[in-house]
Amino acid sequence: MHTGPVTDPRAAPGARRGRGRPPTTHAQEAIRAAASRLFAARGYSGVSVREVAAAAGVDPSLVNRHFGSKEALFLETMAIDEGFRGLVEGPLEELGRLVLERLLTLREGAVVTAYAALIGAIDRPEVRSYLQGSAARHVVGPLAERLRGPDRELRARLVATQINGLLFDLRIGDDPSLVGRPVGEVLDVYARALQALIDDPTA
Amino acid sequence: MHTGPVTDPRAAPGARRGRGRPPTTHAQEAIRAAASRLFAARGYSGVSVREVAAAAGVDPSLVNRHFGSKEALFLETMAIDEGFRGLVEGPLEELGRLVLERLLTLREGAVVTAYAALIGAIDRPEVRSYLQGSAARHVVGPLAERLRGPDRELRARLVATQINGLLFDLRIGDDPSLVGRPVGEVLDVYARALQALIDDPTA
DNA sequence: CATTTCTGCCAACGGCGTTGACTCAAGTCG
DNA sequence: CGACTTGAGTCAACGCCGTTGGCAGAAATG
Repeated sequence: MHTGPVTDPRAAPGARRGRGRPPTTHAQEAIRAAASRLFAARGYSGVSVREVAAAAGVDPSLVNRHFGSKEALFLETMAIDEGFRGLVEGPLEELGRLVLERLLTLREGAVVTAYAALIGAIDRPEVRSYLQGSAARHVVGPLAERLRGPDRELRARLVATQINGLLFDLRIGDDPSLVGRPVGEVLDVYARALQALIDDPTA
Repeated sequence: MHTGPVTDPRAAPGARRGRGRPPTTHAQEAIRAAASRLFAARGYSGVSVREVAAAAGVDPSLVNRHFGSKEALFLETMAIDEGFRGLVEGPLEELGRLVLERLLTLREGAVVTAYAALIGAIDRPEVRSYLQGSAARHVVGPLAERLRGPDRELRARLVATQINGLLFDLRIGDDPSLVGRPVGEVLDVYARALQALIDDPTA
C-alpha cells in the first residue's frame, strides 16, 4: 500500500550504485517515511517491524538490513533534537517565558511528537542515553554557562527537569488539563517556576 | 531456584480452599514476590512472563491464570500509590521544601523504585491512566483545594508536572547529576521552583 | 458419594525481532 | 569483454514472547 509509482525504474531490484548515486535507495526512504509516521502515531512498542515493512511495501528483513535493528530505526527517525537548538537563548530576565513560548509553539509539531515517542520508549537504555545527551547539549550546557549566582550547573539541570516534566505530562495527558488549554495560561504560570531557577537567588 | 521450602505442605497440588482460607495460594504469592523484585529491577519490557514464572518456580500459564495478564500483574505489583498519600500536606509557606523532602526521602525506597518502573511503561495506556489518576488523587486534588489566588487547578497541576519531571529525571539519570548529590542541594534549589507555583501570585 | 470449583501442568497458537542463505543486477577492473 | 566484487532484495527459519484451552486431580460442597 505505497502510493508512489511502483513502476519507478529505480525500484527495480539491484538499483543503481556507484560514485554519483544517492546514498539511499527507494526502499530505505520508504522504510524511513513509514517508520516516522507510525512511530510518531503509536510509539515504539505499538509498532512492529513487520508493520513498518508492510507500510513501506518491502520485506521485513530489509528493515534490519538497512537500519540494523528496530531500535536503531526508531532513534534514527525520532531523534530530531536539532529542533531544540537555541531553546535557551535570549535575555535571562525573561528566559522562563521565552523557553515556554518556544516549547508550546513546537507543540503539535513534529519535534514534540517525536519527543513524546522517545519518552514512551524511555525503558530502552539507548533511548535513555540519547535523551540525557540531548538535554545536556541543548539545555544544561548552554544555560549553565550563562547563569549567574551559585549552583549554576544544578540550576540548569533542574530547568531541564522542569522541561522534561512538561513534555512528560503532555505525553501522559492524552487530552486533558494542559493540552487544549489556552497557551497563554500555562505559559504565564509555569514561566514563574522556570524563572525561579534562572534568576540569581542571591540577587 | 526458589529458596523457600519446596516441601511446604501448602504447595501440594490442589491446596486448601474454603471460607477460612487465605485468599491467595502459595504460587500466587511466589509470583507476586518474584514480579515485584524483577519489575522493580528491570522494568516492564525487561522482564518476561516466563522469567517471572521461573523465578517463582511455577508454570508460565499460572501467571495469567491468577493475574489476568502481564500488564495486570505489573500494575498490581508496582502501583503502590498510597506511598504518596499526604505528600502535599503541611503549611503552604514551606510546602515546596516539604514536598521535596518527602520525595527525596522516599528515594531509594520501594515507592520511588516502583514509580520509576511505571514511568518506563508509560507507553501502556493503562499505566498512563493509572499515573494520571495517582497524580490527581494525591497532588492535584488535595493541593488545588488549599491554594489561594487565581488558577488554583492549573497551578496544582503544574506542581504535579514538576514532581513528574523530578521522578522522570531520577529515572533517566542512571547515576548522574541528581542522584548521588547531597540531598540538601537539590532540595533547596528545586524547592524555590515549586514554591513559585504554590505562593499566591497576587500577594 | 456425586458434584462443583479451582489449582496447576502441558502443549500449542500466532506474532515478534532477528538472522543466514540465496538470487541477481550493477559496478569494477584485469 | 569477462571474471569478480558489491550490495539490494527475497525467502525461510530461529528462538522467544504473551496468551489460551484442554486436562488431571485435590479440596470444598451437598
